[in-house]
Amino acid sequence: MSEKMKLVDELISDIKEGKYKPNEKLPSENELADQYRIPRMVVRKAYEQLQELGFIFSKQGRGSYVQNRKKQIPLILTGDISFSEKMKELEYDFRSENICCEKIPYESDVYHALKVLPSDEVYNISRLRIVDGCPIALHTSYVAKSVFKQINRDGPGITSIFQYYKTHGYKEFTSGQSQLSVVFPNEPERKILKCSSLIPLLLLESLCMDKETGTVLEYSKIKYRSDCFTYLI
Amino acid sequence: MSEKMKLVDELISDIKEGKYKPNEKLPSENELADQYRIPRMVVRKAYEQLQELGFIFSKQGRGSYVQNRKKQIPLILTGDISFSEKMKELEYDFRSENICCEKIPYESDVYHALKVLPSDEVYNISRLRIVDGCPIALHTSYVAKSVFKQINRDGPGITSIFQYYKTHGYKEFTSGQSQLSVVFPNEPERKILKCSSLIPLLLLESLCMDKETGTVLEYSKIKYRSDCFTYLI
DNA sequence: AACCGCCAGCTTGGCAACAAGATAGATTTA
DNA sequence: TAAATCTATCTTGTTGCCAAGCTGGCGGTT
Repeated sequence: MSEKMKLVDELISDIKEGKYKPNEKLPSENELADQYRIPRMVVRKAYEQLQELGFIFSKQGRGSYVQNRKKQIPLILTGDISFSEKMKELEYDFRSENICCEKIPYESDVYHALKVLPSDEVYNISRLRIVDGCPIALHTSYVAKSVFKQINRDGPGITSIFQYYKTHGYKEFTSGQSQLSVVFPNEPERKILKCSSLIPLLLLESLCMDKETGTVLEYSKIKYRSDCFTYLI
Repeated sequence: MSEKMKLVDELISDIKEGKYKPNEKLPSENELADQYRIPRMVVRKAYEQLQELGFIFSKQGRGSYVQNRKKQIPLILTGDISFSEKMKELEYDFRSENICCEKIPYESDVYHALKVLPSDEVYNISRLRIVDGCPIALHTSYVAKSVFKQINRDGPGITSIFQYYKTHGYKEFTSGQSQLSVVFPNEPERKILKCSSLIPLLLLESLCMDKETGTVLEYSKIKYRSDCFTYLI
């Protein structure tokens, strides 16, 4: 196993150093196996892992090629300005897509974070953030019906949720302490974010409250593709 | 490939839900293969990935077992109090180990961040952070000899670098904007942090400056094991 | 009864042979 | 000549078999 990892390490640094350029063909599995005097299976496993890490792609009968990596977008992680505003400031070709609005079954963490009763209804409003045509973040907001009475009807049309809050008379927002962790995408997330299975996602969990009244407006989870951003805090 | 990922997803959620408890034996590769009507190789690959992700461990001739996961330590990511202080506040069994102090070859990023000339000497001082006996973070400070004349002699003894700065007359510190990203450990890092290859590390890069004079005291990279922390910002 | 050694049957680990897909060049055909 | 087809050879993908390691039970010996 260690043999494979050495190879993975080496190939990654080769790619990062530009020894192999994007879309360039890598040595065939057999070539590399002969060169390093290791079984082809080891090279094969290394290549498979590099695929899952998003560094290369392989085609049966053709070979393995360097995947061109996404550019890193600097992103400010403090939560009190909206995602769209952040992106517009940075002048990226940015758009948002509403991909889901549905009532969720009872979940104690979410209900507790929102400070609502189990009898309340909570809606999941998910938007996909797309920069230069690439989906780069999945933003899920949990909103209680007791706070926004018509959320079930309005939900599907929302792309900027801060706009929505403003039209409901909330002017200034504050987010409590946010929580950061690293997760891997599950099957639907991989599909939506168009990423391979070993791309770590940076998960930011936070609340959004009305500054004046302290009402909890939403509990949100944002999953950022870690290969697309560097985060500034 | 998708077949394997489905299985990985499912097994991970089974483990997280507690369907398989820590140190419990998982079904053998053949059992699972028969059960799901898939080739053993697929199960095998899934198990291999789960090993690298730190969820299970396998022993030849015995079977595969659930690894007991580390507990998540909440950690405040703002940089102006020292790591040791943070840990002591949280009352963890914490210690630091100085593992490296050596002059680094010229590297433009580091020298530029420190605002020193190429002719200057820069030292790498690395400490391993250990909580409850588990190494959980690798803290590397880059320090210029022009700022701390005796760093080459003092370096190996440093465990709390803030203490060191204070004894040199610096009282208050400020860190500029910090940069956050996600990386995977390379071979020596895996060894030092005792983690498997697919444990993402949260990399925090920042400067430490003297508040009074603005002198750049250090440029530091901290690599946190993402399976040991949740970060608060 | 207690101990030791052997063996059958399970486990994971590794590998070599084969399958399938792509391509380029030679060969055939219109 | 130009187009179509075949073929040798390269690529990655898959499979099935055997090796290596462990365990528990059986049987013989002390």
